[in-house]
Amino acid sequence: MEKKKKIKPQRPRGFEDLSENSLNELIQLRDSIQKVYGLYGFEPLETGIIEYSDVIGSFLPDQDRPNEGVFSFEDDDKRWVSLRYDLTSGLARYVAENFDSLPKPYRRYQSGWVFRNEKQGPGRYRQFYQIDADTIGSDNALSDAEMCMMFSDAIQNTGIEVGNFIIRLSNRKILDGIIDNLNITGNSSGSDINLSIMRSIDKLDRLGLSGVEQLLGEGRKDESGDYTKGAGLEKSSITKILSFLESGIESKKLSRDICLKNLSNQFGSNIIFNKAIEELSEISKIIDTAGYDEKKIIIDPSVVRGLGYYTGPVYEADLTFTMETDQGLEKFGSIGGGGRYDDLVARLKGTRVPSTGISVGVSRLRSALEYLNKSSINIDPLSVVVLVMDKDKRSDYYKIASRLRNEGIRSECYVGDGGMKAQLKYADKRNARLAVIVGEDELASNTVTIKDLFVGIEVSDKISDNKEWRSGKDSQKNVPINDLVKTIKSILSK
RNA sequence: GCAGCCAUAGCUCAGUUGGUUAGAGCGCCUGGUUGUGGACCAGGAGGUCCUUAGUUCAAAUCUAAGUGGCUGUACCA
Repeated sequence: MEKKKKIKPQRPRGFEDLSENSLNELIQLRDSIQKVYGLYGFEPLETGIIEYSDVIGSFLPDQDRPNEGVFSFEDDDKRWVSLRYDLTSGLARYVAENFDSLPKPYRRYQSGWVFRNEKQGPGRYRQFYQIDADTIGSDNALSDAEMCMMFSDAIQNTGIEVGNFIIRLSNRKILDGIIDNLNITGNSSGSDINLSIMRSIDKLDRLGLSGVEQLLGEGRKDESGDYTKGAGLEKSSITKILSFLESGIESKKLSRDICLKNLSNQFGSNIIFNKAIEELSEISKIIDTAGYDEKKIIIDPSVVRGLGYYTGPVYEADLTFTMETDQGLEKFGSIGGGGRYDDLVARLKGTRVPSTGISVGVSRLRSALEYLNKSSINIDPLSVVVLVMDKDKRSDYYKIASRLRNEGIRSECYVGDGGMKAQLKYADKRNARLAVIVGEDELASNTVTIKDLFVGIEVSDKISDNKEWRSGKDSQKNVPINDLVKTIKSILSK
């Protein structure tokens, strides 16, 4: 035979195949979160996975093409379209387009795949699943407070217990105020400096205080010897920011009230800063009244979060327990977050539409639940495979399976062409509990044989002698055909 | 993007200072059993040693470039 060159079956890097178990886990996790959002009165929404690049803001006007981090192509009308990089961009488009007919505030939840053309890593893919909830068109603290509390409820509903997670609440204006107070003068424009300060601070978790100190100053060399240029701040400014971060670390043990008072005493001379404290106090008051204490929601001023469009309160949800890995104990870290974005819809609508929302990344949450052994799947495993013993009687075997299905038992009739051995092997691989065998013997005596494949697995460990193995014919029962359903039900209920 | 490490069977890996026909375990297939998966026994299939170029009498082994992977770091609207 001619040797043909095979095409190597290879999935694009950064993309993931989900098979039975992980897909069921994903669906269940999504449902448990969305159930909470629905309970709060949020309504579901689906938007397409492709949007016009300029509409969702991935188009670079000065370069005549979309941002490189976004998967994009030119449509046949020469207009650029992109795979969505988050769910918020489509929401903003939807709201701006249907503004007049929507209830205000408009509260919706949405889940789906989003795409980013970036480097992949372990647990970090170029296609990943997000679950969002947003409130569009509300300016007041209740909508922010609601996000935090709903977030907490949703995480709890996935099976993660209080104490194993924490919602950290802060406000972008805190840092804006502090940086404003530093009176930074330098070569770069103010917003550039702000950005690199924020980015440095965002890395506190990973690099620690000393790492942040280096990034705020000259720069930092990493393990591989690569060098990151710093923000180039003066020493006095760095000291102030570091002392602020230290107070943030301490604040994790404090009540929200005391934390806000401390912050106010330490830095409270700036208008922007005071506005931040005011907003947080109001949110905290609502959360207090609703009965969510510091075991669920704390104030942590070091939360910076999504450096882009956030304008006010920001939230981040962390898993607080550690996991044993090859590198020792490691934290699970952030599983989602969000915040207030008052300017996003305005870009498309013209008028200001204040909004706030949260987003949960599912893959980390999934591995966390797996680690906690909470990922039990509520979907029934396959129960029965009806073997095809006589190929001319396929329709009769199919009828048996269909009878069992009518009783609510997950059952299938073998649809392949293999012999009995192959069929049992198939049933085994499918993790089926039972095989139903109706061959010549059974037909003659008007019976069925029901084989419990799980019992066979248990028994197999103890047998090493071939004769015993064959003589055993273990784990199967021969019952009258009329008792088929009854017998199967009683085995499955054990 | 930048930097470091790595690439041998489906998977995990071994492979001597460069030297015949490249190995192991697991998995897969077949038989032992015309009607029995999973234990056990026997046998079998499966490889462009990532790709290309170079050094050499000789390359899985040495060199260079490319590709892919891992780790760190940057970017992530």
